[in-house]
Amino acid sequence: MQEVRAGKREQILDVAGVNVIEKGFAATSIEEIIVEVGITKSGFFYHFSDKNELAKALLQRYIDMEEDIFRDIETRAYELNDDPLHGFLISLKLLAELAEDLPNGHPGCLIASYCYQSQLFSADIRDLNAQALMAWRMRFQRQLEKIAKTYPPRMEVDLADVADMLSAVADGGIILSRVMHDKSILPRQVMLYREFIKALFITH
Amino acid sequence: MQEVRAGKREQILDVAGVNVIEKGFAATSIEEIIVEVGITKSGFFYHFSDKNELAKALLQRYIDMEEDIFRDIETRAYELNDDPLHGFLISLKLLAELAEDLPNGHPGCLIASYCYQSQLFSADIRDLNAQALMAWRMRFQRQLEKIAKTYPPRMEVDLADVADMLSAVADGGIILSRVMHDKSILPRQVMLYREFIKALFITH
DNA sequence: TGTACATCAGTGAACGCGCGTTCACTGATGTAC
DNA sequence: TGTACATCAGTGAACGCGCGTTCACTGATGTAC
Repeated sequence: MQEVRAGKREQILDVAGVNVIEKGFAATSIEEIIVEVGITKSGFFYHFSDKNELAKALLQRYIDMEEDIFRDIETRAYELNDDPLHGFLISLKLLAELAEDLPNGHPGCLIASYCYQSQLFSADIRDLNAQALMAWRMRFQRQLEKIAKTYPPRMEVDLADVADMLSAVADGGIILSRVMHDKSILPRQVMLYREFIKALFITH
Repeated sequence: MQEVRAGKREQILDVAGVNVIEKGFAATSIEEIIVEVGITKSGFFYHFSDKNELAKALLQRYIDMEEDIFRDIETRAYELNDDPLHGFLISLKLLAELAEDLPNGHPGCLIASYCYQSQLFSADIRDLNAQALMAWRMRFQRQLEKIAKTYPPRMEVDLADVADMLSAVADGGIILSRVMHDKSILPRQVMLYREFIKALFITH
């Protein structure tokens, strides 16, 4: 029963990813990863020079995956409606649906996980983490500013803050979902943020 | 230079608290705690039967402290204005100011930290965590329902979700502040949530 | 087409260190009579 | 007031286990000529 589907390196990242989200990085031992992957310890060190390299590769892959998801959602949303506001509202609906469809709720955000273990990691990993959040802010802020040109905001707010709020509500929503064992919380929080966006830009 | 200010048990919790928020529970060794406190390892085990007991005591103390803070803020706010809406808005302002005044930003939320290391802890600790979040939901929801009696909501939202959103924005805001090294993010997020509450209940 | 060498993807055994935990013991203070 | 005992808040030494890391080695596949 050989695993042919993916290279061992990718399998290591898969197994490590699940375990890091569940127990944290320090408590995820190389030993248990290699047992699950079906490889020896030396095999692990062939792929990663040390444990810190695993942490970095794990985070980089996570950031790339999230980037793909957001780009995909954005593309699909603006295909459905090219008005900046309604495109963004569709994005949020798609995001909420995505969060809902995940079998047992969103597994977790690696950035949040690393945040509470940051002193374990080298400076370049912490930088990577900060850059990822900055990229999300830019992505959302760009869309919000396009909206604001057509729909003047009905409250005095900083659009960078409004952009950050989506990251905050998502990260916070994941935590609430996980801790309270209720996978519906995350999508509901995203939809509530959507209500806020509507209230911010739409006259009624 | 004897530390007389607090009992050794309390000192252990202080030191452990800081380290757990920075590095996570698994990576916080008993060894480094006792060195900082100035005690032997056996001294540690006099106060806590094992490391899991430390985790539990740490979380219980954190929950009690947060409870004190919220009760204090609520009391002060409704003394200033006994209207439910304006009392709540003052609460949020006080909360934002509190977050702002912390020297290097809010150190972190232990509930969020434990969330991403939950498989390390016994079931009773995970329950404690879930109960704490449920208590916050109840606290905020109670206030929101009182507001809704006088100020009918201007959007169709579930007030439990609106209550949860404060926890989510706070936990998410702490993460953003920590990762991006910008302590102003958390208070700004709280103030943005406050704008949402105004938009939800006030006619303009 | 055959041979020589290089690279890839690992194996197997050993290492030293630090971790959480245990256990017998101790000096200072508190309490009963 | 003196004595006996109990409790409190630890000490000191030892334990075994599992961790991350190293190093010499290997069989299979790829490439040059």
